Amino acid sequence: MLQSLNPEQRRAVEHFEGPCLVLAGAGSGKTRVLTTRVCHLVMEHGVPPDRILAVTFTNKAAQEMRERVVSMLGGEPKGIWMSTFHALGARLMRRHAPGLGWTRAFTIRDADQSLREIKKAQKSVDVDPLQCSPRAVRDRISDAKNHLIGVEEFRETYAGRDLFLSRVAIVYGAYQEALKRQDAMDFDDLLVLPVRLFENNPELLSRYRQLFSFILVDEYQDTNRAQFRLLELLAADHRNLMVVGDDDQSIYGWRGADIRNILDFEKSFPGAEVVRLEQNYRSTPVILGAANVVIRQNVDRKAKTMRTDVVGGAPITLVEAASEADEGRWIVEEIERLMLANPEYDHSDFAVLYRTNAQSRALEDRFRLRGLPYQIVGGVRFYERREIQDVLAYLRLISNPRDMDGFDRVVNYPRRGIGKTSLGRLAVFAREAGIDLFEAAGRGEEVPGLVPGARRGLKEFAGLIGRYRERGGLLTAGEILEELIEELDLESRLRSEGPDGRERAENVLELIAAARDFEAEQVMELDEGDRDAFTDLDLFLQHVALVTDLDFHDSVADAVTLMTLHSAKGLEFPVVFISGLEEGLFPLLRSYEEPRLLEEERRLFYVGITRAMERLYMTHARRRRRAGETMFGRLSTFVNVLADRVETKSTDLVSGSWTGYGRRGRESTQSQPSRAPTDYAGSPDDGSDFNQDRPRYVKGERVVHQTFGSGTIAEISGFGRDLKVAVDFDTAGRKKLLVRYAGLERDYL
DNA sequence: CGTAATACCCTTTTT
DNA sequence: GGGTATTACG
Repeated sequence: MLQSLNPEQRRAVEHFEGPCLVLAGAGSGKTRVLTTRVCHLVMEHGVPPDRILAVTFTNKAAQEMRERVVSMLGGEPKGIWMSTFHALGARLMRRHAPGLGWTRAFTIRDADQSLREIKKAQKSVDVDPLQCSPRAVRDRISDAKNHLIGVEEFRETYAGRDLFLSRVAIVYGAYQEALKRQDAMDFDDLLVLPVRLFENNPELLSRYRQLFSFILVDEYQDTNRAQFRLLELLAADHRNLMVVGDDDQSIYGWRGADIRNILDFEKSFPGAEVVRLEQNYRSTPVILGAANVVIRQNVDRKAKTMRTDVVGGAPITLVEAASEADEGRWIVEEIERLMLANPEYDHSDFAVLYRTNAQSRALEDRFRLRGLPYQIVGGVRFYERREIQDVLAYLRLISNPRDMDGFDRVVNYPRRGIGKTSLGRLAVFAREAGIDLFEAAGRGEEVPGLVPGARRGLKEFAGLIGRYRERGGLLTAGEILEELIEELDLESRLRSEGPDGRERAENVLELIAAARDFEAEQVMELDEGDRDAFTDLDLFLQHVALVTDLDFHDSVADAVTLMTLHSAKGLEFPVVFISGLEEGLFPLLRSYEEPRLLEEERRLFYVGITRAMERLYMTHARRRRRAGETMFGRLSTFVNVLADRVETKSTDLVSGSWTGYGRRGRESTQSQPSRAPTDYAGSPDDGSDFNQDRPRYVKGERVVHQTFGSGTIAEISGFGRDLKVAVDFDTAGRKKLLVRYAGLERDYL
């Protein structure tokens, strides 16, 4: 088992008790270390598998770990807890939710559903969605939860101090009550509630401390406050906690991940053994050298330098394209060229990475045009599609009668003649009778003022859901879905909606197939009594809520992978293209506001570079359409430090063939930044276009307004045409302005 | 109540 | 530019 490990890896694997921090650089074989250690604990130390808890961030990582452990042990380690943080939280709550005011069959809400709930909550407490964007409110609440700040604490902290945040506090309270009332939890609750559970229940906590005698955590650099606290609680006694991570790959700060968790691990767990894995088994020295040079620019990190024994390697190519279409075309043709020249390459050996999902469209067009097989990971997720959400809303409502989000979504889908007015009347009736909407719908004939059509529609709807609910425990999720879609005649309804509808119908069929394939054991090992607590449907819905598009990525499919840099973490490809390397796009405009953000962007770049095993390409487009506008960007400053390590090419077309091959990097890359946007052929200079590379306004900057006078920029939101700033004016207070109209000028005083 | 026109958001990344 | 949410009419 230990044979093929290097001395450091071996030290990590052989670590037995006490805290241990494994600083595992990119491509250093950390998954191998984790899985081997699990096996080592079981085989060499005789630790029962069910006393081991291994946590990851993605289902895919958990699955991969499980598979590797199974193959190493030659069988399924019975009872081992191996899952994502969220699935762990869900599993704990499936056992203990009643202690906190939910039932064991609670519903899990995704971010979209949360947003709708926030909107309703804002309406109920009269917070204007135009003044407080529901999205911003949701993100703020999510942030609070990830920092374990409850409603009370939030309110006390911000009441009377900050107008926006004190309003958020009000919404937060209403939102949380609404969730509880509906027996629903959002993603963050899956982390927060287990912490609350253990904090309030020392006896239960000590039982779990014994159960989880050994805890292993993957991607530790991405843990947030709540996750840290959960680990701290569970590991406090025995301290048998091994965390594996790489501070240089911390790219989820925006989601509350706290890089300090890994940087300060030795302080949190004194006496921790520290193992550094600096041997890279993935990339050529050319690629690794570039990665090292890039990440060295960051200040806030644990210094380390990755080494490799691999020799040689193709040079890194930097490509300048005229537009995003040009960029896509060049990438597609280069892939074809490489595949011709290197028969050992398969489509699955290539990945095209980008900063934002929106960039995938232009690339996709080019791939389709040339008939090059590809798979896009991320973007509009399967389970977020409208038709899928509609059908799932039915299932949620059948599973959980209190799920009002599902109710609202499908009460009039398909059309039952129930509009806003009827729903309003129903709500009034329900409130006065002290019953919920669903029950009120069943008593439609008693609701005053309803038109006969609506009355009939409501009865019909209530009857339909009621019938399935009665049989809920007897049917599988797949059976319910099939019958339901048949009964509602959904498939042909969708098909009659035209070409889009046909695709929707196909998606619905795919959902049925997924439900039929589903086995409850995928979600969790069912304990005694669970059979009565949950239906197959309940667990299918949990599965659907926690699965992501990333989990569908097929690394062996005969197709090029297109994905965001974030999604690419943890993967590797022989050939990698990092596209869209323009100032303002990567690094993203907003990150100029704070060095911390810029460093995170650079880590993201580092993650991208280190995905590549053999060949690495970086591309940028001089002109790119973003949100309906043409933006002009110059080469990303991230590439500057690589100037003498890359070969520069240009895609400029001269009589049908590419030119510019082999131009040496230095002078051409460095001359880029000085070029003015208007140099580019065909760029209209009417002021309607934006240079995306430089923030025109920066947080904290002083500006002057015609009527409001001088002030300081407090916030920046939107971009391009919709760029908005919030300015704290010295005399006029805070104003939110559309930059386009505001006529702000810099205040030089 | 349903459809069509319109307004408005968005583009950072995800469990 | 594209998609959704809101409003305007039939």
